[in-house]
Amino acid sequence: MKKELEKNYNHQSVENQTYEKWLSKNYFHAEVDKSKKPYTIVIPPPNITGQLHIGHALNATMQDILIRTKRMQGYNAMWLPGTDHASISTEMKIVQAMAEEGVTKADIGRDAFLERAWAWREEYGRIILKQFHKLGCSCDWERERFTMDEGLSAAVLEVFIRMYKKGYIYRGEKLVNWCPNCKTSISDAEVDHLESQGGFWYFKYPIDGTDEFISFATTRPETMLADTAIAVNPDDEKYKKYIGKTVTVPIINRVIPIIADSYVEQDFGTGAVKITPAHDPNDADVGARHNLPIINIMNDDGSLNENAGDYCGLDRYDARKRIIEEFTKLGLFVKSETVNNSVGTHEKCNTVIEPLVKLQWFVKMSELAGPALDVYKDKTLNIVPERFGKIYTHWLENIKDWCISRQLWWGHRIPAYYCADCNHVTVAKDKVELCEKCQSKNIKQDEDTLDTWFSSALWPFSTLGWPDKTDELDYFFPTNVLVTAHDILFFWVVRMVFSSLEYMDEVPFPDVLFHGLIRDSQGRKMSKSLGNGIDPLDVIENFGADALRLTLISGNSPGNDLRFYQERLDANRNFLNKIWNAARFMLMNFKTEEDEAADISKENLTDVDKWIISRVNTVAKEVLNCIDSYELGMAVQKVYDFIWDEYCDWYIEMVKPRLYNESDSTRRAALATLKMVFINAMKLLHPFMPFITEEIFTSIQDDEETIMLSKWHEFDESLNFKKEEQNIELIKDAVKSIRQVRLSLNVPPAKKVNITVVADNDQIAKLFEDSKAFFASLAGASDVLVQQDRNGINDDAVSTVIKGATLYIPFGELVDVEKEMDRLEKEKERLSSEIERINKKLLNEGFIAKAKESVVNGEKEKLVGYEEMLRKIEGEISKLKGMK
RNA sequence: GGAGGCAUAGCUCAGUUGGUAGAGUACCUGCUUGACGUGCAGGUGGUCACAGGUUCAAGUCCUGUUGCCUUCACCA
Repeated sequence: MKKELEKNYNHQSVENQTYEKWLSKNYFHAEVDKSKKPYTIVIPPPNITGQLHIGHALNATMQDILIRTKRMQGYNAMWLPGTDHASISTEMKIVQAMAEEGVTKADIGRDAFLERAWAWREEYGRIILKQFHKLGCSCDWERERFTMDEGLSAAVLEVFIRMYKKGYIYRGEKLVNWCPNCKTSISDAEVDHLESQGGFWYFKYPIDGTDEFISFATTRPETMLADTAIAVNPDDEKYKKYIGKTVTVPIINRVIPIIADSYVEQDFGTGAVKITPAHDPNDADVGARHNLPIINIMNDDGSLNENAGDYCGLDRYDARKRIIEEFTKLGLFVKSETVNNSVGTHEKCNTVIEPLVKLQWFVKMSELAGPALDVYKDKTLNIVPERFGKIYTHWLENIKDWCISRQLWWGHRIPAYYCADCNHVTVAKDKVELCEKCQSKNIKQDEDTLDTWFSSALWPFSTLGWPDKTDELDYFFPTNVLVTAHDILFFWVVRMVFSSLEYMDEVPFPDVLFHGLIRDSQGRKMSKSLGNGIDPLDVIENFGADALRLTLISGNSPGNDLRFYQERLDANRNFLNKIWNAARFMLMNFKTEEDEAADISKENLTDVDKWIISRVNTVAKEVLNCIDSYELGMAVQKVYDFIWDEYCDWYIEMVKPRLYNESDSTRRAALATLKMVFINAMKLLHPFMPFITEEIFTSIQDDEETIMLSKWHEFDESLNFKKEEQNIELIKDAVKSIRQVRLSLNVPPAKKVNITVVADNDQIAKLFEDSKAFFASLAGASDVLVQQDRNGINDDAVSTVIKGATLYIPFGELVDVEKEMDRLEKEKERLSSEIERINKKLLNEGFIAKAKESVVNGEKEKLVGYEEMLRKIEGEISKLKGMK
């Protein structure tokens, strides 16, 4: 034993010092070592946009639990950390910061902007990684990566070029989601559809060559300027006669056809639809079917362009107002309604998205999606909890091509070069000076960068050196599990899977573990606007990382959201206090060198010792099973209950009389057991609460310098003492039942009583004989007499019946006979109803015939026990009656 | 409209091959018992949302209903 522990556990100093020690000893680092089995996790790289939130803390804690467990089990565990450049989010932050200085991107130019971005990355990248230190994460910091590292950028180029050559990446004019605020295209997955109330305006166009009108409704009147058709359903009787005729769009006097397309629903709106192929995805499809012209009326900032005639230069919403006014003047406005509709909104800046046709780069998804679906179907990819698998398959089955070009500067620049002379596009890794077709030097690189998820899709292998064939890649890939929040299933998880299948020919991880969101005490999402966010660093400061980790993990099952509130932190902090004091208690009792040399293999163990040894052995197995099936909440619950309930409240109390008696021949057996079990309990707890367990472990163990590299307790059949477990459970029942009796008779705790145990047989008599000392102290007895008959017991003794014995307390005249009768009658009633229930079951032929044998036998055994107890209670009652 | 989740003790939640419901917290009663009052002992409290079904047996499986939530798609 190295040192005494302070009276109170000081998490601040312990946590900081311990983490420094782990770092300086390089415990987290894993080298390629073919003699050991690897266990690899790559971290979901947090964005460098700011600080970590409590959700990151949950995510990291789960990974750390897995990594630490496997490391202790002897795997070569490697957790690769890193950060993501988060192109659009980071660029927005920098632009904001610049705006405060009154500078814009255009003012300073691309190179200067990138310089600022790298400086930002340096600053915030550091802060974020430091926060992982605070949490206790055992990441291999030597392997830290960043999505715009040289190596990872090379991987991005490699993939782009390979995909381009294969025809999986193409450039095309397609309708994209355009953010007029960020002035970039964004992918479908980045669009939030927010419900809101909006106008629904009805207008009419005059039908050429008639004096009739055709009316329609729209939520975006300004797009009328880009209309190139009116569509009706081919089966719609009221419009059939108009199909083939034309109408003239007022204001711009464009003549457009009335076409028939089954896309139009007859009973929605007026049954006629304006078709605007340049600004609506459905209309674009209709337009393609009917070869309609595409007229783009919008500028990048959401204002209207020269195609909008008189409205050129107006913002989209101003134009909308003016157009409604104009139509009203012309008598072509019909009516307006208010409707609920969902509006496509950019999730990063909440600006309303404008769909518009742009020349962009896309990844063709049809060929990539198939293999990603197959690996889920054939269970090569296992998703936990299973229900997210449905979301995964549904998305892949309905996937559209992925728009990957972004009109941003911060990110991987698209390696495409355009020839001004022959228009040829050269795609190449290295900077291109000559057009590969016409050798012209009049060539320019694409200004755009790639979607940030393009690089993170490669993360599990690009971080290990791909496209080079490194030893690391060969050894650590594929990783073992991906742990992430379920909101990035589409953005990231799916894309990693198909990228890895394409380039590594295997899944990047066999398991995906999704966790839920952390909510506040009222179940609300944490958000900046509500101000209900919780800063993990504050919690660590006040309660310690261990208490935070425990709070994040306990009482939660995979994939479910979790409420986070003060009371839970308090409860878990109390647990820290509990184990700290258990450790102190233990250390206090080791007094001599001989004490410290005590070892369970050399000592003469009692039933109590074997009981707790057997229990920790079993719990170790159960905990591992839970962890391996990702039931982390259940795993930690088992350790918590074992330590608090079985080890502290029972074992320590049982063993005290032996510890305090220097001449007790089994004192050292108790010490050895106390230590062995506690050390193993600390090991089981270590993945969840790394700091306090390290501090305690190193205080107890002289020959090991850290718990994190100590050997995990694997289940050992030779420590499985089932008989002793049963024995001690029986004694515990006896103690509990005496305590109940004492309390019901208002016997003060300090008052010691004599207890006589009447055992059913020799075995039980011996058990009580052997357990006398601690049974007496737990039951508050001054003396315990064990016998197998009723000799010397007065009829007025208070009795309590357990399975296998009757316990008597000779209170004499102190006891109120009536009250005692009531107590026994109640007990009798309870037993009778139990017996009745079991009898009913056993008389049921179906039960006997169909239930498992073990279940039937269990019930039979219970019945015998209960009947025996009932007989005894009836005997006690009749004696009391005789006294009356 | 499609898909999914949740509904269990006052509150927050566990409960993985179906076999008589658990924890934390709150509340009540005792207790400074030589680790811990951030503690110990004992206790109150649940027809497991509702209605059916399968089964010898259902909180657990199936169907439907209601309420809350999430997500995808659409919304001229």
